[in-house]
Amino acid sequence: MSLDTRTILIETAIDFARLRGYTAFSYADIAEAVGIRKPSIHHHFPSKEDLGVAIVEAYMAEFARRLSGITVEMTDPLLRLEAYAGLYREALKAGRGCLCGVLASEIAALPPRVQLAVRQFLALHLDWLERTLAEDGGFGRLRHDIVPARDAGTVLATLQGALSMSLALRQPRNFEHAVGGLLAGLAHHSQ
Amino acid sequence: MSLDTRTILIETAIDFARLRGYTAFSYADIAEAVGIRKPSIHHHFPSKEDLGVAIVEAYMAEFARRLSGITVEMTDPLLRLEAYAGLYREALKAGRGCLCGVLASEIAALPPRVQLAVRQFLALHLDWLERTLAEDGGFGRLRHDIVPARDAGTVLATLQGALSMSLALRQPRNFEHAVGGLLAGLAHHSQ
DNA sequence: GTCAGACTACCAACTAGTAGGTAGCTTAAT
DNA sequence: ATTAAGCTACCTACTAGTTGGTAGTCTGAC
Repeated sequence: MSLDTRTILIETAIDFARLRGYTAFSYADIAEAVGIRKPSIHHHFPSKEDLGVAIVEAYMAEFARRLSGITVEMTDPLLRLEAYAGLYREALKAGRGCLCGVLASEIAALPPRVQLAVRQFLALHLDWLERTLAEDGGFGRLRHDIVPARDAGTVLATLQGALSMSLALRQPRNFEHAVGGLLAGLAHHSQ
Repeated sequence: MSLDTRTILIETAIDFARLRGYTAFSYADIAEAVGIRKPSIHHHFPSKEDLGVAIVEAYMAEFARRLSGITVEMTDPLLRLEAYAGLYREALKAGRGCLCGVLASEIAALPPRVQLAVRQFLALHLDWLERTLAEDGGFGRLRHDIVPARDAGTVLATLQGALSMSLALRQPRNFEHAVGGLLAGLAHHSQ
């Protein structure tokens, strides 16, 4: 059963990290929230760096699962992008940032292996977005002058930024504005 | 002359905060970097919250000065936006984040007065952007269907996100991609 | 009887912050 | 001109609390 404890620890740590960042959460925080003693966490994650890597990998795996789900469930690239934006909207409603967005902001303060995991996570986003932007087979839903490798970066940047800004300003409307503008800019007949 | 020390402390703290965030820098870090003893910092800034507020306000004042400069020096709204993006590019080249972007990511972990200062900083950005997007008097350089209040959020989100992502991924090219896409989307005849 | 998973009881290092003191400069009163 | 009070700016030495992390023990399931 203690695989459960491990999972609960990861989920709790993810929640703290999305709210406060890596540096600002402690083993003591998690111990209290989970209802376990602090040293018991070290049994599952010897060092905080281990925990950090574990939460990024777990969050990334879940994210990859959902991205695949989007790809399978819909074929219209614009709908896919809207679904992608929906993942961020979900975070916004929960009052949490995107884990990799939050950690990216403090990348220089992260232990090396956590840094690496964050970069892989971001690369996963860019990869999926690039493929999604490139696959407009027959739909003609996206602007014709789209450059997938270029515009994937714009989509990621806008959504990460919009989530972060909206959370900080406590103005969900801001997020919708940014997303609306972004998708309108990518769609055909946007003008 | 010890106003100098105060200034040096603020500049050093800003640098640390832009690199690591608020939680991850300490009085000890600054003391060592400046060449002063830790308690002496408390002489200038009794609490870390005081220091936090001071660095945000100082950074915000400098930013406001530069935004005014842009408004005075050029009238073409597209050039103004390019100059605005240039401020972020400058940060990217220095390997530093935007102070308010970094702090926004850990907003929940910040002391109340620092939170407030960060929100004011972000509001300053949005305000300037909104006015810039609204003033297309006679130029016709921007798309006609621009909604300043909406698109200001998109510009802020994209640039903050692009800076953060590019720094984390160590790929300056990513920033240029995002900025290029953003400006192309705002300009008239973008299609 | 082994071993995973939890515990109690620690630890060194670091956190922001305090107490109390000193050197040097400025100001004002005599 | 001298003196004294008060200021700024820094110092050493310390505190209480927190950080991540360790050692060794108990317990219950296989």
